[in-house]
Amino acid sequence: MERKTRQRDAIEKVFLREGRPLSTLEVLLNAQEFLPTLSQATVYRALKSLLEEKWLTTVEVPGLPTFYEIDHHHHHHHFHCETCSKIFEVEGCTAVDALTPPGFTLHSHEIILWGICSGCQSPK
Amino acid sequence: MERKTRQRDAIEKVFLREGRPLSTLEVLLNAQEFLPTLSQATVYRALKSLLEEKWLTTVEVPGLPTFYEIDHHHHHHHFHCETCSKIFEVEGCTAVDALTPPGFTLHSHEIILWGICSGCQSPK
DNA sequence: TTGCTATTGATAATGCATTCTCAATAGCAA
DNA sequence: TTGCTATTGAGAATGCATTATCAATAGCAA
Repeated sequence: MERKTRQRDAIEKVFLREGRPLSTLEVLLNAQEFLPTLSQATVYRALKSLLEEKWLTTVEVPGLPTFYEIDHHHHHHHFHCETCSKIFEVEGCTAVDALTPPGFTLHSHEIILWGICSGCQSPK
Repeated sequence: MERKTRQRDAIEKVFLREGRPLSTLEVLLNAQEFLPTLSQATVYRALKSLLEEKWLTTVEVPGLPTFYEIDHHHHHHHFHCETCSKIFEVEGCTAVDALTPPGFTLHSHEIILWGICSGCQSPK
């Protein structure tokens, strides 16, 4: 990324506006509100350089393609809504060290929650 | 699965012998010890019917293809060795309910640990 | 044993996320 | 403004896990 382009601006703006992890398709569709001609290839290229700059990090969720989120250096986990398929960050953590089997060395962990997000709750 | 074949016998034997979640490739390579001509297509077909019979369940780990394990109806989580790439079951669980954001409904969860398994520890 | 047909092995085909290609476009330094 | 060249858009190509195809094989009932 050596030149400032409207495409990359639009993509960064989408992450700042949405404030949650996004898939490549979500990035494309959201950014096309600003720039209707934006192509998927450009999204991939922008995501790649934003990862190299460490402005973004990846979020891997089982069974879904890679998601991307702003790298805010804060330990957290993820919630996957089964209705709208959006990924949300969740605060906090639990004592996972205790789960490590004897003789194993723990480097990192991920906790993924599945359920229904607040926006998708059926009205009572 | 209406007929008992040597192929499916070999595949079931591999799961019973290994006692951990296996990838389709691991199933193939292990079962070929019993039946060298076994093909990958047959592995997929057998896994599919063993899933339908609920003798197996799937294990989804981010960044890896689907793994399969014997369905023993016991809540547990998984450890992925960064050296040998094997998946292991880990016993126990932690209080993940507390992580659920207000207004969200929790249905299920997964905890995935990454690190080095006991077999891959470097010798001291 | 025989005969029917489910199953297999080999390979082509599919579906998908992602990357590559290349001519056209558009930052930006001069 | 002009000119150089990084970037883009569109679509083809790739890599992969998985599924489909189909002739050959092998369970198993009679």
